Amino acid sequence: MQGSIQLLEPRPGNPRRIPRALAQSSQRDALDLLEQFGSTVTILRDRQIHGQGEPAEACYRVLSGCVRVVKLMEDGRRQIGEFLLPGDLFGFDALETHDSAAEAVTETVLRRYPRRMVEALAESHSALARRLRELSAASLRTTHVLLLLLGRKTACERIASFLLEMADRLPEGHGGMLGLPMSRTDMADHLGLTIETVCRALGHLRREGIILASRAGVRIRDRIALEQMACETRH
Amino acid sequence: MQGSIQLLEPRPGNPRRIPRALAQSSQRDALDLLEQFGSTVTILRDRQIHGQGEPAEACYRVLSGCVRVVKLMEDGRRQIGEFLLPGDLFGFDALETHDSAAEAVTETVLRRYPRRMVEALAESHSALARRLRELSAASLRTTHVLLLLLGRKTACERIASFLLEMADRLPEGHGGMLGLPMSRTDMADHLGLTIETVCRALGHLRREGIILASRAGVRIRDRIALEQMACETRH
DNA sequence: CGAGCACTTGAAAGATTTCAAGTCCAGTGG
DNA sequence: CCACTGGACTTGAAATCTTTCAAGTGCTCG
Repeated sequence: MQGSIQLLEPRPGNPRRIPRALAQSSQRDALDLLEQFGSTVTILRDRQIHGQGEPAEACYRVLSGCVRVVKLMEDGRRQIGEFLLPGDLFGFDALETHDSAAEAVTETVLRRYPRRMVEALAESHSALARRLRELSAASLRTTHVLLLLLGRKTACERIASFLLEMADRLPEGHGGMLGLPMSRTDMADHLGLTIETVCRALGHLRREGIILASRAGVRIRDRIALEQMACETRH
Repeated sequence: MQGSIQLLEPRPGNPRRIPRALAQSSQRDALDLLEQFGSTVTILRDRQIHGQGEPAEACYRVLSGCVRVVKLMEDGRRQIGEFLLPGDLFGFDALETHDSAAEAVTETVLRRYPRRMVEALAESHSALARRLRELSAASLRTTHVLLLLLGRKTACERIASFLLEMADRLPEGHGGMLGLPMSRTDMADHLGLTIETVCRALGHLRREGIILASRAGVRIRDRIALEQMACETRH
């Protein structure tokens, strides 16, 4: 319970940061063990990485681009469980099958690790096994935050929360501009809204002077106001 | 990847059953290792087991009763992440702190395991470590099902899904009667609805002849119709 | 320059919530 | 034993929020 745990702590200067599936490490990381078994693959925009219900054959680390984790209903309704950005890991907490599909939001480069190998290494390296449990726990934690958002927040609060999350996870461009890699439709399907409601909430925040939004991206002008709007839970 | 995994497979005759935090085992289970370090505690109705943000000092198995896992917002809005029933485990996927509170819905008897001990044993017993990862993965899976429910389902679909889940997890009384341990308010806070909407949806299903509902509990009269109503995802 | 797609915006419709009464028990006390 | 009280649950009506339906607008790519 030392060492890598601190990677899960909030970064200084990024107080809101939610522990992610996991970012890159500066120190020895049990996950480095996997590196030699990894292969690099590139996925074109909107292509599937793995399907819902498919046998889980690999785990991945995002090197560049953006991935969405998607659950589909028969009638086409869609829930995006999360967006994965460079440094994020996914597929490590699969059971025999993936319970959601994963698709490239933009052209994405992944490091791919055979699950069989991950399991085998975890069997003999307890540090890796622990690391994997930490990953799942962190993932569960962010999912619980999303539950609260979907179950109890208003459209505007959802958008505000989402923008703050992205501001923490995305590198900011010139002038604090955030280039959101996903479409409004993707945002809607992540936040449990329709695309029109996403636009209107964004429009509302823009008219309030809290953000600057254009197709190119979003710039947060008043972070305090955005945080109040987001109504984040204490702790 | 053998043995305990099959515990996570659907039970025959219970095709809808979602792999739970994990039910009791008939065969050797790595979790048995913990048993000697467990202590039994009783929690009165509505008493807290642990608070949101508290250091995670123990993990638990529900022996009897019902527990709710709760996240609170400053203004009192509440999201119940899940209900835990006899056989279910919780707290095993905590990081340093619990990200939600846990409270007894009814008087509940728990088996309590010091987390320090769990971690120590996992370090030396890879089977236990793997088992813990399976627990987290199963938990993540059920949470993703809830995300889809909260993000994309209508009130009636949510209630139908919830009743089917409870029918699978709760022992049925005489005549297939389900005694729901939680209040309408708890159901509402789990399903992202208000208490009135829960009542109305229940009333709707009753008028359709799909269920029989009273304060005492619910009886499913037309499971097929309820399943159609629930609109469960494929896979 | 034109087509197509993503995004925006408006207006009407619909679902859920809010506010306001009730109803129904279970437990209490007369 | 029975009326009474409080809490949980129901139900109705109005208010609200979000969605749906319908046009636009404005890039970006041929």
